Amino acid sequence: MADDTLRIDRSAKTLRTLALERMREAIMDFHFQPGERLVERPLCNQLGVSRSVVREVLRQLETEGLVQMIPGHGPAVAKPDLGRTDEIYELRALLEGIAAKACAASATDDQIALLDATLAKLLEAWASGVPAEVMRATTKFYEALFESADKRVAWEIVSGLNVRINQLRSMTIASANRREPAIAEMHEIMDAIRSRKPEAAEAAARRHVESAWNIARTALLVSGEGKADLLGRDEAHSGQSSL
Amino acid sequence: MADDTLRIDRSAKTLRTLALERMREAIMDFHFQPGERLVERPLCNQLGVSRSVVREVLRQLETEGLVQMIPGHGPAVAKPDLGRTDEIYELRALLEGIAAKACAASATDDQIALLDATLAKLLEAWASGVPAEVMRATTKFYEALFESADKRVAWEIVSGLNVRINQLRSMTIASANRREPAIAEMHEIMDAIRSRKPEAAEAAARRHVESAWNIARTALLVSGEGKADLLGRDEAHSGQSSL
DNA sequence: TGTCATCTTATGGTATACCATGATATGGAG
DNA sequence: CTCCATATCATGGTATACCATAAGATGACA
Repeated sequence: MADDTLRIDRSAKTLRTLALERMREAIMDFHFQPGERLVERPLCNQLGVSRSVVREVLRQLETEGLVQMIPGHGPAVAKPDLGRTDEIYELRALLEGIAAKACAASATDDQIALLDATLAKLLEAWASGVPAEVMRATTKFYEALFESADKRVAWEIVSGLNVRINQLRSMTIASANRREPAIAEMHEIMDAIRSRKPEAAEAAARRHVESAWNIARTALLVSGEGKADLLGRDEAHSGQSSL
Repeated sequence: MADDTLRIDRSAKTLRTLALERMREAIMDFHFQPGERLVERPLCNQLGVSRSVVREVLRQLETEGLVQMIPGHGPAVAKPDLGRTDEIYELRALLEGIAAKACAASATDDQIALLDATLAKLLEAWASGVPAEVMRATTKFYEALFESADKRVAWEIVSGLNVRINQLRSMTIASANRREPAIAEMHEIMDAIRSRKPEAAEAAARRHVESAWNIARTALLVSGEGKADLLGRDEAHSGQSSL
């Protein structure tokens, strides 16, 4: 009976889902600049879908925090939450801390092996030097960490926080001399988990977030003094930004 | 036919916003049962708005976690996250703890006065004995607490968690003998904040969540053994559920 | 020439109509 | 009574049409 060979792909993604993923990715990869207007009708053309679909997608991205509705002007790519970065990093430290702790306390050997594998991929990504790859691999690693810790809700929250500081994260990853310390910090976390030391794992995870936080802070200072960019420019925006 | 009980008057904000708020409230107040199907076109009639509006509202409620899309069946009121309640209460304890701590450490006298006022309202609500009132007043109190602690993001997260255990919360509030302990716990939190003892405030806040958690756990056990309700029944659902 | 009123246009918001598909219910044939 | 064909319904997806408003362009008058 169980012959799946000709079973139809039941998970047929709806057009809206595809459009949603595409848009989310486009925003997170900065194909749209923060602050850039997202005019509905042009978006229909760019995505090749109808306005209804675009509008529903925009509503979802809005509640996800990736898109802001400017009253009287419609949707725009959300600008980063500069006033809340401290709190966001604090929460990340807290949550990633408890995940690492729980993981060290209760992960199975299989789960630890999986974590090792994703960590290896993360190292490869660092070696490649492509920031977007590093970010993706980092996300994968943490996803596995939270999964092993059985903290799915916490993972959803952390993911939500990360979209709000997406720019900061990519800046910290691209920052000079971040590579060696980051790798060392990740190894500390894994070592503590492997040797089943919950407290040490929690501390290591918090340290990792805190060091990223420090980088982000100095990055903010620099861009704050210098060109005062980051807040999204109002000048000529990239317009059609082909998807 | 025309069930005008939740028809909205289009005057101030956008129609979609009004419909969203109305629906959110209706779900949280159990005018729709968990698991109940939310068929689009009937909803249009009940709300008195077009399908576009309903669909966009449903998308938003979906990403907020109040509505689940059942593949091939469309939207339904989300059932509570019974498998995740432990994690949710754990996170609430963590977050309300840090808010209370920060509040005790840095709240101004004005803010403390405001907290006292909301606490007084909460006591009134308990005196009234109306669970929905108690819930509302509790929410107000915590909102003020997080605001005074300058933890807006954390508050958003806690609010999000609360919608996922909305039923549990109303059960714990309605539970017998909850009133006196709850009031005592809240006073402990406020006393610690007033006397500027961050650690004590954090501990008190955590204790409060944990005792609610215990009530919720026993409530779950009872309903689990007993009628096995709570998960939302598939039998005759209330249909038009006059709002 | 400068200011103000008006017109136009772009945009968002809302309402419907339509189609294809998949799920469910119904009712008749065997 | 069972099983299958059909009808019905709900949904996802699309396309339009209409209206209100805000921004920008135009033009008249002081």
